[in-house]
Amino acid sequence: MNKTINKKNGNLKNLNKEVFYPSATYKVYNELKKSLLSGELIPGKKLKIDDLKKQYKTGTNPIRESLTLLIADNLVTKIDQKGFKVSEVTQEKFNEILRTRIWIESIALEESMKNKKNRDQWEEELIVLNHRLQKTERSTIYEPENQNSWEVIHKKFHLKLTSRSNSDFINKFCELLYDQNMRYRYLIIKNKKNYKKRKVAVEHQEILNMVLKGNIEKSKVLLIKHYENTSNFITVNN
Amino acid sequence: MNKTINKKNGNLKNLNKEVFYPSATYKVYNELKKSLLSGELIPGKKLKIDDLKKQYKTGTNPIRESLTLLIADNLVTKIDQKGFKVSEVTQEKFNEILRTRIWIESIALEESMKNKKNRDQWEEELIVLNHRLQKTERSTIYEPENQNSWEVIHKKFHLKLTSRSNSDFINKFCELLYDQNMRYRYLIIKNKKNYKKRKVAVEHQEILNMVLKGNIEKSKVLLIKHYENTSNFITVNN
DNA sequence: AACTATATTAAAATCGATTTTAATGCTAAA
DNA sequence: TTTAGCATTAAAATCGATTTTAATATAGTT
Repeated sequence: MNKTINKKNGNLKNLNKEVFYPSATYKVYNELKKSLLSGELIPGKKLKIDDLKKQYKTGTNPIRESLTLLIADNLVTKIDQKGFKVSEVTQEKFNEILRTRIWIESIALEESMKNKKNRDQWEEELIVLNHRLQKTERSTIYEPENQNSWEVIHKKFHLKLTSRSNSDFINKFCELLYDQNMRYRYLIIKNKKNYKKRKVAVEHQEILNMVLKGNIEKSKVLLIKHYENTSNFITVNN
Repeated sequence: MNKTINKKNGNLKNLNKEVFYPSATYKVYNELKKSLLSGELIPGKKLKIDDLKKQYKTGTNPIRESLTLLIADNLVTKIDQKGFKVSEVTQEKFNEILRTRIWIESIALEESMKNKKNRDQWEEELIVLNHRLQKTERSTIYEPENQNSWEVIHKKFHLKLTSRSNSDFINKFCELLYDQNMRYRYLIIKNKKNYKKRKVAVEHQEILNMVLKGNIEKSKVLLIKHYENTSNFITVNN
């Protein structure tokens, strides 16, 4: 009679329309993405549909759809008729990510600074994010659901810096590259080898100061140096 | 007994391993992509799974997977639990695409020209593509399967120009933006209004000449002008 | 032993039915 | 006449079984 009991979310949605219950696909996507970015899933690992179905207690479709979404994030690779696997990592790919970030974010930062609209608000938001970042302890575990974690604030700070180019394409690209870079960081942390946690707080402060001064060229130089320093600390062993 | 007869591709794959038969997903993806880029599918149109299943004579999964792939191409938009639709177009989006192309391709062209490796081969390939382009009639229909069509050669020429930055991320991004730009072109052609086919052959020749001379700054200026001219000819009416 | 062809197994891909959710239409009360 | 609540319909999302393909193992031949 009352089928409601069997419904996935206990039909709560109808009781309270404010609350949003995501699809199975969306949930699996987010969980898999977390595992991929945190380095929990080893590069090259085969992602078998049946295994994932059991693991996430769901059907073929949500699994395949999630994996398909993750291809666009460059976290999963697919070969037609041979299935999915965790994207490989190499030292050369890491260098490519860094180089590309430098090119793209240089433009994005410059355009953000040239953009007059709501400039004051932008500056204030940057100051607040930098402040939060300074007083937050850096963790070695990845917890994207915690909005107060260093990683989440750090990402927000960086994306905010480059957010005002008036190009959603650029914004998305910056996020993709941030995540790519982050994945390598966590993979290195996991491997323990060669990784010293850098003191980046000073660098963030210096970039912010120059942005507030409105000095485009120096801001770009400092941002680029910030990324170039990274490459000295991360080395992929393949 | 012999189930072979019922198999999708008549089991030809086993008779001749050289030939590759793509999955249903891959086929639907390509057909849908063509319809989207050619402007055949109207922006905003709801993409109902059941309709597409009938149209492409296939099941739920290949359809949903294709649509998911097209999200990454920015050709399809999805709202969780409300399904898929053809991505909307606006004048502002078109301007954004152009601006972004100018930023990205300026870097990509500069890096391509700075790159010493196999430079001669690159120049020769550009010359050949430009030659083919000059002697090919420009068509108003989109036929990506025809390797000798103006559109296919034109795309190859442009992507070749920017291909040597040593960043696959940049290369993919250039292709995405090219396709986005092209979609708007075909949508305007379809609407007939406001569209005059530009004479671009001279501009391509001029860009190529400057690239062959090795003048980075002037090459960039000419490429940028090439795109800025486009914006005078295309106006989206929404 | 190496190599080819065939059989077996494992996994990807697909299908169509079922379930869940959102959109629409209808009815009754204010 | 509007509006809230319920019923109906339509569509999205999911599931699990089936089919197809690729990978692996086995047997037979040179």
